[in-house]
Amino acid sequence: MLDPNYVRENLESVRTALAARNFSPEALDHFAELDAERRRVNSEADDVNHERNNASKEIGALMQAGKTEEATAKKASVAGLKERQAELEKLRDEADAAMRELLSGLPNLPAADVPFGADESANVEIRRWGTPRKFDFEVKDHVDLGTELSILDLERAAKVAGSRFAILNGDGARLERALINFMLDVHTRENGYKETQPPLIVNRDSLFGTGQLPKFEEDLFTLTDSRGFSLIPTAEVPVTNYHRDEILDAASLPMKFVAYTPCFRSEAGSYGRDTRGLIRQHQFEKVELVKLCLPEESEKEHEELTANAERILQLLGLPYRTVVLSTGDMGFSARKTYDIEVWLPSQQTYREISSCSNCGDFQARRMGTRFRRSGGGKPEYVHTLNGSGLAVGRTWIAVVENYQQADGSIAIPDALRPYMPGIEQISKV
RNA sequence: GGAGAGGUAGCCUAAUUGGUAAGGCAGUAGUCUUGAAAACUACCGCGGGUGACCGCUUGCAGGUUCGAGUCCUGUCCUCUCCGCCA
Repeated sequence: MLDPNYVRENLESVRTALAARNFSPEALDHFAELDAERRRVNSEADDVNHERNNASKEIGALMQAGKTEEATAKKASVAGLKERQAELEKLRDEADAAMRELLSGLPNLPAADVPFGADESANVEIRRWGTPRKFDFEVKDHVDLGTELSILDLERAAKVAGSRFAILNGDGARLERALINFMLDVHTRENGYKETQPPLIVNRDSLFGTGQLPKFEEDLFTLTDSRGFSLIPTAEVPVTNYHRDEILDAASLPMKFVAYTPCFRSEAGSYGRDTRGLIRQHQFEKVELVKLCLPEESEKEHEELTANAERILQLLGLPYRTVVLSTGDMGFSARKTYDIEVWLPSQQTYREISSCSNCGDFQARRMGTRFRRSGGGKPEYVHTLNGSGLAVGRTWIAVVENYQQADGSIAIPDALRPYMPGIEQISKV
């Protein structure tokens, strides 16, 4: 959520920023009048409240003094206040709701150093690590490799659940589990994150807080239960909302959480994209990194979080590149995002395996997550960051494809050996 | 699922037949001190205002009332017991 005071004072630059994000700047056409109306109605309602409070206090004093007749007269004189107050409160609620509706639909503003552009073609590569391996045989993709090794069964997954689901078997399931444990261990032991295991179902307030609602309802799996529950599309939702509606001590920042969870996405609107294999599923495993930090430290923390995610690929020996997303390619809540893309030999290209975003105070304002500096003063909004560390299913793909051997078996990367004792490669059984 | 008890600011605890949230701890600043502690003074839920001040706040949402922590209805959460269950 954008700061209404900021929007009021920077209306034109906000308009420009929205256009850069492919959002219609016309959403702001009614901001000024709506804002003025809201403040006018609010102060008027305050005035009537004041009047009413004073009258009630006087009546109370008269009653205690035993002057019941004067109290009764006073009561009669304030009889009309109640209706006026009800009217004004109704107006105020409507004005507040209208402003909230307007603001809650606006995306975050891009940071100043985000490249301007309409879509992913304007993303800028900022670094590259590792060298794609040269194969002296014809490479297969993870679907062929996995199916032939009987570690991946997409056909039966389609029967049991539907399309965009997968079943991992044997050493394939083992590899997935090894990756999860490996990632959690690196982030908790080396990178200083606190492991947390959140609910996989969240309420609507949490989804509003991180920005999935109100605009992206169709991306979610929502339960028919009357409580408005949804399956989490990412652990970012339950973990970032952990301190919703709280005022934190500045000394407790930064907070660094790592969570492994399954994620559920309806992928409505992505028909025809990435339909083959494990790339885009309705259910996938992810290890997520989340930070809450001081505003002045979020850029530094963002760089560090991205490096923490990259570290996993380095340890696994998987070539990757890191790009900064353009204004047109960023997600709703982000002010700056780095995508980490891993090399996939079958596609001869780099594919997204992690997205690391600095959300500034955008989510914190929606969630009401604030902190107080030592020495007192007004509470301020924290900055929130999140990033995949990493998407486990896509890491599985990258390992299988990059470590494939001429006979169709998969070598296990050194870093994973402790997690798959006794298994040096996955071969046909 | 059934029965009961509860929810007051970061924590703990009050509030006459309804009369407008008292106090303690922790915390921050200051006085004193070589320094610290202790003691003392001030601040110490949220928002707005340069300010005197104003509005909001007893889990949440309604209702009754001039006035609700208190009375009524609904709802969420926690705890205890029973049932069920991994």
